Amino acid sequence: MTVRRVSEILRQGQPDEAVQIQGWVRTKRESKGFAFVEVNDGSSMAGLQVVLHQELPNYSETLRRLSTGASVEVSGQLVASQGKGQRIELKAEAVTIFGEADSETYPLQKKRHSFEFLRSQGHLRARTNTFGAVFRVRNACATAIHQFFQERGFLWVHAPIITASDCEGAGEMFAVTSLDLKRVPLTESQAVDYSQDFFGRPAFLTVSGQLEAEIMAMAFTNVYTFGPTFRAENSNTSRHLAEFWMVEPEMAFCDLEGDMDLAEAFLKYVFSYVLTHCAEDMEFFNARIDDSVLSTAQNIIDNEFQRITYTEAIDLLEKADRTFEYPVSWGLDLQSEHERYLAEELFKRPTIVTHYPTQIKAFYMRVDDDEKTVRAMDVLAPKIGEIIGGSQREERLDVLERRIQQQGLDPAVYWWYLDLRRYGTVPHAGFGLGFERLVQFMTGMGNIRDVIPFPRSPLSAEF
RNA sequence: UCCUCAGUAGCUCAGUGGUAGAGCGAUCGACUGUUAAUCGAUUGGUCACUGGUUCGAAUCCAGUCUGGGGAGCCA
Repeated sequence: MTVRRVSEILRQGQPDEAVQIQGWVRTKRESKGFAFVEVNDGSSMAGLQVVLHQELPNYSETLRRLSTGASVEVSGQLVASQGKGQRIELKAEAVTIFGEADSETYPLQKKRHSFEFLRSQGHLRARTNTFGAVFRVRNACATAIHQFFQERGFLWVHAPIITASDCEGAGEMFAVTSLDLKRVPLTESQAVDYSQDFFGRPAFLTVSGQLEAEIMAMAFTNVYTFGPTFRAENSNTSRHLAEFWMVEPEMAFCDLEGDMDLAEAFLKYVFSYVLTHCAEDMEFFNARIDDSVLSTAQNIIDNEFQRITYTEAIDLLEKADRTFEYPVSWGLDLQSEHERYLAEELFKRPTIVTHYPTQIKAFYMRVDDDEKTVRAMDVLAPKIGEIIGGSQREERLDVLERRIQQQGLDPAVYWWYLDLRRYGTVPHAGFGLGFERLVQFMTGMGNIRDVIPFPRSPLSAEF
């Protein structure tokens, strides 16, 4: 007999069908002469209710071993459920226990656990309702992202994980080395002699695949990266990870408007996909985690994003009928409280802020004609803050060289990046999206460590 | 890195100087349809660590470690 997935049986199973399932016991409820065991195989939020009657061979022995967490294979016949709460259930005829889970020591109990505790049980937390839903939604988000770009003819680019250039200076990088840290070779001037290291030069884990994506966009027109990135910042917040996944589309022959249009269409697509493919999980988040999750998702799908310039944002913040902890003034970057005020309180929907002051943005952003601002855009999401950051890129060689020098960077390091402007340059634009922040936004989960299977953060790399 | 709160039973917490507590879980028992099952009983402790104050410290003080929330940095 073929083993069937629980989700499929719950959807399509009919009474009198003989079926076999495999999974893990979530709960067991015993009565005199029979017992109910809920078996979950991760395919859906709901498990299949298995009914064991005392006529079953080794009934009491089997029942004793079937505690929460045990792995099991059950075959039997589907029957219409007499009880409320499920359409069908499985009347067990044969039960095989692969592995018991000692109920005295199994960490997951038949009760709610705090997310803090479950983080310490990273090897088991995927077996809980919440994390099951999170990782199914995460998977659906990833699928939707690929589908969105593939439908539009974007090429998926595999950006390197190891890089030799600190390209955009986006924070601290993790060093990659094969040198013996106990006996690091030194040059005559007592600096580390990287010529003896694996790559013959300093190497790091990537902080962004954007510059590599630009290379590929200059050949394939529309591309995107989707992969892990790393930041060695000592950030201890609910929105930062040392290892996280990033999505970075890059489009040749595209300006800031086209970039914004893509970002908006992208978010609408992903939210719509997840609502239809993970309806049960999304209902769960709405009921148990954040009761605004469904309405927020619908809001994003149905309404146009608010678009304002940085200058307009400053004006609105100065007029705001409330006081901010940090000053609001043209030329200063927006603080978290400012971003949240705009997206959460004022507009109550995703808000795109554009044309930031030149001096607070990266060197590769296209300088506007008045030189005061650049063609940058941030998509601010309620509760999460900046979820997307993007820009039209500077395609003019002379301007780019000047900007690199102004920011105290060495143009020689960027020789290949400058070559792209030297040979066949085109206006182009792209953005970066923090994948975990998208999943956070989607699910309402408060801490980013709870939307990635194995979170990496300062002092934390267990599992 | 800064601010702030916390660390007591397997989990969630109460306990503000004088014999260590509750709920849940787990275990055992009862129950012929449960679904956070219900009812009864039982079980459960290096009070984060180190040092100090005191006749006496979970409680007061100092330091350290770990975690939560917020901020900065950013995605």
